[in-house]
Amino acid sequence: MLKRNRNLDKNYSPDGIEQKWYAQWLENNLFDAEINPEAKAFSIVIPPPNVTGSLHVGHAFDHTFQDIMCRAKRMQGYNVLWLPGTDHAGIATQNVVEKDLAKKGISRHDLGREEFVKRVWEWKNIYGSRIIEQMKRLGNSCDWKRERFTLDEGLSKAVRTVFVKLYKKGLIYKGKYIVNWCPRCQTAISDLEVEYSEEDGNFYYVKYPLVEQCEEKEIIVATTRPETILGDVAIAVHPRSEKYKHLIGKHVRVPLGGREIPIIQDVMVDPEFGTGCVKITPAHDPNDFLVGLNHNLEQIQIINSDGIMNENAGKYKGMTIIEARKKSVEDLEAQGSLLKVESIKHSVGHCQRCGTVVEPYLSEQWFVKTKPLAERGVQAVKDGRIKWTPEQWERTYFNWMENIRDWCISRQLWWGHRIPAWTCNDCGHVNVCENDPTECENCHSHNLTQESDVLDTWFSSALWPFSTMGWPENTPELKYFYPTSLMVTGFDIIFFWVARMIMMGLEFMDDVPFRDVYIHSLIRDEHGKKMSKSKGNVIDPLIMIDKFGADALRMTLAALSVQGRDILLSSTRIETYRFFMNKLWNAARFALMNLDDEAHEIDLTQLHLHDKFILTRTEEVAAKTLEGINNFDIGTAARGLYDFVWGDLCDWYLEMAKPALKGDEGEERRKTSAGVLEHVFKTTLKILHPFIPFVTEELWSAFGYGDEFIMRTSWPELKREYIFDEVLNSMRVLQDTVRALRNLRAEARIAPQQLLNKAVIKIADDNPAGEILRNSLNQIQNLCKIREIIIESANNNYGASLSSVVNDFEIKLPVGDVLDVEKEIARLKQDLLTVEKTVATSKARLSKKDFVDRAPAEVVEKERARVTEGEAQILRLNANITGLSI
RNA sequence: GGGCGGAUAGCUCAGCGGUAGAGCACCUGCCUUACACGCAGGACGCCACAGGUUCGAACCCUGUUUCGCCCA
Repeated sequence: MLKRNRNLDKNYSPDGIEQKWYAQWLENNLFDAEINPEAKAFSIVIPPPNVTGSLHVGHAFDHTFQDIMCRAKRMQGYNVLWLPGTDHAGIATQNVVEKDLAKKGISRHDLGREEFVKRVWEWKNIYGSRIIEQMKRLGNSCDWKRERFTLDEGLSKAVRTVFVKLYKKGLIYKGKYIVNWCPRCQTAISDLEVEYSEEDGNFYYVKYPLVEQCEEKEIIVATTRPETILGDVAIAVHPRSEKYKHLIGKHVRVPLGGREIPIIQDVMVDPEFGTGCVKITPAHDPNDFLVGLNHNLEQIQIINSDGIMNENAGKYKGMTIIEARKKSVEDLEAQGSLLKVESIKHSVGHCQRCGTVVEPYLSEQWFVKTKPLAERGVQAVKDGRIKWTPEQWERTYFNWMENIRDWCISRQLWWGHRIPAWTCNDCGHVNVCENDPTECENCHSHNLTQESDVLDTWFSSALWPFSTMGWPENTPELKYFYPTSLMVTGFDIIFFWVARMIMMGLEFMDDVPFRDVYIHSLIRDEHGKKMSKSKGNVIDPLIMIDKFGADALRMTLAALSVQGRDILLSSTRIETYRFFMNKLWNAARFALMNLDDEAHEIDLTQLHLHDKFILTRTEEVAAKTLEGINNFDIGTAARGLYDFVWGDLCDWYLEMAKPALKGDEGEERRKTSAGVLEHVFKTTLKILHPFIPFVTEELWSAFGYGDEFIMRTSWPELKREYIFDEVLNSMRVLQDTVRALRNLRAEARIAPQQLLNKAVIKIADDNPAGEILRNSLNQIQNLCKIREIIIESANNNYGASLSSVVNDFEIKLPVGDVLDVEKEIARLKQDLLTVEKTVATSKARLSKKDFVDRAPAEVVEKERARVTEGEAQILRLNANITGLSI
């Protein structure tokens, strides 16, 4: 006996239901990963969201995908670990807290490092859990007991271990290099954290007078940054430049300040660009920096870390870069050194976090030597140890990895993993060690100072797949769940994160961090614009969940997901899937009203066409859903489920099952129909569950299966005995007939609920379609609201009728006086035209020898059938037209 | 400059060698005993352009136009 809930609300409302089930899943520890070497493991580590952030729709998509995978794998018997957590996000978090303090007029320097870090932790403790709560609203089946944070103790230990090992191996080094500097954040940032945009700027053509006697008096240099002239140490020309090669070795005078600098040769100069020569300012330009190193040039720093000109800038000291630029242009012009100014578009780098123009800045920083690590990373993908989906991203990955540059990992921040390096104030030795040292390993002095910089956040997230599982300890988790099965993330962090995890995983675990990488696209607004707070086009997933329910949001995101294309989301689209939840709900409500408390067996001998149809389709869609999930194609899977439920199940099967369920076809049929209905729902709810976990759990319990959670059930096995050959074709005959009849009704403007007396299907006695239709008379009558359907080959007259040809038979709807003869003739003529056209096309095709000879036999046969059928239809249509015209 | 992806119904997108599909919007009827968050019917497409391959191309190839990303 099953306890059915037959009192479902008329409309589905997710309120309360979602919270209820989530609480129960947690209470029953259903998300907990079990380490059981007997069973197969499936693991995903979540891309840790920023601890200051709140859930945006991009997360919702990323998480929905992972949750679908995890739930489906659990149902397939895997021990699943979905490991959640958050990322400390150095710059972003520090910025947020600093902004908050600024409201009270406090700077972090007022507080001092220790106090400031304490405040950030407080902030983290308040807001860090917010996003976790939001993830729960989405339905994420994460193992919350294993939640990690990049700055927690274990992960910090992993960071130190990795740093020390890489340092000892010579893969981490410290040096004075030019880096990308954000004058606002007051820290170095990596190449990846700079975003370039094309902006209007000026090309200033400046005269540099030659010191030596030459043919020409001066050399013209074009620059976008005249203020850096003060830091010029050379002019470089291409060694083979016809225009300049005679000047190599000569000197010019810097137009501001008047220093003498040499003219040097370097192949890096593009003789076609600008005036064909460039000024070299090693302290303020990354290319010039390299040229400077090659030529052993002085590095004159004229701009400070805060973007203010320093004492080397002479009278410009104290000005901002913009002020200095303006003033230097004025001065150049005044002294006649400025030849001309040209407007150009050039790309300007901005800080990813705050948008400030990034300055190339010469400073002491720590770097990871990435080449050796990247080589293994490339190999792992080439070997197939890691598979990318969609595959095209492999190329992007290779391209970056093969041209990788060293990674600047030091950040001049307070929030993060402090670099484990202590400089001895006595002997200058740098001690790099896992535990805080008490004395210098070189001179045993106790006078040590720890490096003040912290590490790039991505340094710790690169370790995420193994640091979260307890590394450097050799834990059972690592043994069982590493390498993880799948990484799901957006293409925007392939370089930042995915590539770096691969490098670190291979280096420290000697194995890849994940076997599959699924790269999904970005979610944009309905007009294809990137969502941003400033544009005001952000779709807040929590508001959507409140409005439509988490299931609707999840189903929308799943169904819209297509590989390799951005997803355009709008709230009306979510509404569509909200309606779907209601449809499913009501279909279930209907089923429950028609099911007994006991489950009935399906008697295979009692099945009608529509029963076989829905059983077959159920098997098909279950297989298709599984295939979609296994191929990471949740879009096809979700759309297939939608069409199945709404179309096959609700529009056709439920309507056709009504007579039997009411008992009109006898008790045996009623029981078998109930059995079919129950089986179909049981299977459908299961295969829908990974996508829409809440409503399926609720309905599962309403059907009375609540002894076991649906999320604990196993994925339906393929039932071959429920797959019937030819049933879809037979069903199509029936559907075509029903549609044609309904169409005639509509043509005659007969109200939908009005019961018609009879319809006639004129069909040859040997036509197998006749048998199909005869067997479903009840259903056709019911679907078309017609009291009697006559199926015959005879040419009986039933009075004025609407008519229509379907495939190779004909239907007639006697309507008597209602018939508008003129209109009906016009309609039939229209049909005639259409048929004649297709017949003509097919005939033309068949008249070509090449087609008949070379196309597959079945295609040719199909074409012939089309002609035969079409011609028969033409005859009938003509006959009917003539009949009406009399 | 190099690479990638897109261009299909008014809108957003599926389809990716055998007679063009969905949702939304639109039009016509309907509160038919699961659902008006619904039902039934309808209209709407030289599948960006030009060549080529093929018996056959929205689909494969080449080029063009155009939009969007990434890298330098």
